[in-house]
Amino acid sequence: MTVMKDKIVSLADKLIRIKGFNAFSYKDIADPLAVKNAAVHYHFPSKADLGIAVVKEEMDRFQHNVQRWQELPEDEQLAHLFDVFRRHCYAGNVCLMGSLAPDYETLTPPMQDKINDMAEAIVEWVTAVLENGRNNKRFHFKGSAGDRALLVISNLQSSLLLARVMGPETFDRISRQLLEDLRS
Amino acid sequence: MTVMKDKIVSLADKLIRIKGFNAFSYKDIADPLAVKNAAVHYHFPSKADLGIAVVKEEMDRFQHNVQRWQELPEDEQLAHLFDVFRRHCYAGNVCLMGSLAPDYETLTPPMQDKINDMAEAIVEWVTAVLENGRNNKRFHFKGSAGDRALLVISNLQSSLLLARVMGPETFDRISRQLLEDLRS
DNA sequence: GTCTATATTCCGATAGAC
DNA sequence: GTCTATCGGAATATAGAC
Repeated sequence: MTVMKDKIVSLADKLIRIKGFNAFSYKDIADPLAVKNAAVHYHFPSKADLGIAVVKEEMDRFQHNVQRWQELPEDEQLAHLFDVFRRHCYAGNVCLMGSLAPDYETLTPPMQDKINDMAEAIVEWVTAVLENGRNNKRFHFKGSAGDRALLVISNLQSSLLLARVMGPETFDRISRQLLEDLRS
Repeated sequence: MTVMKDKIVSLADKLIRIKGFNAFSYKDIADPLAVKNAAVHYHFPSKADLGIAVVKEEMDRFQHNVQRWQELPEDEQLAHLFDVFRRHCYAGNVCLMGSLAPDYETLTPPMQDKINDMAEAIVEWVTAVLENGRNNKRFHFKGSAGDRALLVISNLQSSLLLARVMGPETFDRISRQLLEDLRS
């Protein structure tokens, strides 16, 4: 991945989180990077190509993070994930899934597939962390780890959306209560 | 509200939930109603006017519903709200907040204000229902009713987003576990 | 209230020179 | 790899006839 390609993907990531996939344009990428839109098209011929690259980079980041965390106790692993979301919140971002899911029906099938992969990866990881954490008495919750993982993920996702409308303290209130629920 | 105005608002509501506010056009409204886009502009000069009308109608529907439910036990009131979301889920819709929150930064200030009002109304109602329901021993939960309301709302919202990507059974898994948590 | 017609702007995308 | 230039299309919005 060249430097310019990486800059484009990073900026596109930011734009998707701030304005949404259908609301940003090649011009929004080209202008800040001081190039013409044709240069962006050279690296990513279609907008869907760019969208897929953004999701792919997010998944790489995620896999890299969970690998770094894998020796920690499960509650600390989950706390690290919350912290990633908290930083997004205070940067004014929503999460990639929270931005792309509403636009899902307008996206190309290859991009939809990548989003499916991302959802599956996150659910799988949170499920395993909750399952192992319960076995280690670090988490306490009722029901299956899979269902609980869906609840946790949906709260993380929506807390960023609500925070955009109601202010960032909304995120803190939700995440604090959520972690407390799992602790006892 | 004339018949045509009402048809336009209903269709716009559906389009916002399916494609998102920035992805639908006046043509998407005009064609199915067999009129020209100028006719739509006559009723709603700008797209923001139309967006505000959609949010206003949703708030009216909500206020009308909660009024119908107000004599019921609190757990049944909340179950009715879940049912509204469940029907949206199986119609392929996301909720209005879930669609508009990611686009928030691209919207006009008057439309942002209306979305703020909608968020406040829902949070206020769910908070009161949870508070009263706990007093009546129909709900059991830790923490403040306000924080718990945020968790409930965020789960309802995100479960529709996740359902779009992962299938409608995702909604059922989340809502079932959520109601069970509140019951015991 | 709805129409035709059009103004204006912007978008994604491509061709071809450098 | 980036540029200039442009194509084709679609979007929001308005003017004026009916």
